[in-house]
Amino acid sequence: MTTAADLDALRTDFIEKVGLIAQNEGLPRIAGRVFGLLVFDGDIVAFGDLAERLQVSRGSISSATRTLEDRGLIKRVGKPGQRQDFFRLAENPYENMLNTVAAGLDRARCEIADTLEQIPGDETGIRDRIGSYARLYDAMSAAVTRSVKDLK
Amino acid sequence: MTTAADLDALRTDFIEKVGLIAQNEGLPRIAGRVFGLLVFDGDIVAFGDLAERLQVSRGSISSATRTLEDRGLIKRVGKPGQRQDFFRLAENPYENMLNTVAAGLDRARCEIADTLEQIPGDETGIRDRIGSYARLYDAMSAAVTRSVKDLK
DNA sequence: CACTTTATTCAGACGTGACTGAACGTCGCG
DNA sequence: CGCGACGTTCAGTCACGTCTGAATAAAGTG
Repeated sequence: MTTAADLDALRTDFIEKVGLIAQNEGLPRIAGRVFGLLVFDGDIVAFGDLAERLQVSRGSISSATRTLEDRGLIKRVGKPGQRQDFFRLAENPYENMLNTVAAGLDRARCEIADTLEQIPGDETGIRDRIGSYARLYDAMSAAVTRSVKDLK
Repeated sequence: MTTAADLDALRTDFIEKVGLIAQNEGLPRIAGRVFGLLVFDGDIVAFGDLAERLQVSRGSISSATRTLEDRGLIKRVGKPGQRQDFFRLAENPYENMLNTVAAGLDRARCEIADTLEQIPGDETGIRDRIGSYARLYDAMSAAVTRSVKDLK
């Protein structure tokens, strides 16, 4: 019977995976690990416990939690009679994640549209090609926005 | 009348923008610039011209073009009687771009699904939370795949 | 067959961003 | 009021990936 040990290995593994996934998406790896830990454990976890369980400095936890908080992925909560900060998953973390992605796509879309506007009308070749490029971001942005509904 | 000069400024600007967008998406900046140049100019461009126009080393062009080629964004073509390699946009660069994105999402989806499978059935809390996380990647992957059709 | 022109590869330089740990300010409790 | 626990900030360090430039290989030309 090693189920408990196995589960713990699975947990460590999962947290590490989420760290790497986060890194792929341009987030600090530690932020991903914090998120993964909260997903797996589900509980409300104390600031200090995060540093201890993940074996990283408190400074890293401070910046990771703020990043996650800013993106609406986790929530900072106070416990009566406790001085420490506590964290739990936000109510709708994945929806907020999608919104962040959509915002990034929209930024790119705007920049391209901005250039497109300034191209003289008689430069049809250039306009066509940049227009196709712009439509890419239109499509992706729309797709991500639509996918928010699939989550519910 | 400074339209020609203006257009050139727009061009430089656009190329630089695409470089930054590419960087956001995890590609080398130079690869983005090469892509941007080909979008704007439209022509078939020689290997050596890329290095010269973008003011970067030939080594950089070599690795940037290969990356873009691997992702199906540009195509390497030969010109009869010319020793140099030439490049032009691929037939469907944006579709291929979406497929690359979809592949990345799918990789993440698989990794999470993989963990989920191994969680014992009686750990309902953990399973629920990881399941929600998995659904995020399901939704995104599906959305991106769907958006391929919007391009046409 | 030398010679030039070309693309690739690789070691090193460089810049960027993440992480640490110490210093700091804050707050509550004794 | 002092003390300890806490979160934040910031300078320093480190690791990583990108870019360069030189060496290499291939391929055409005279």
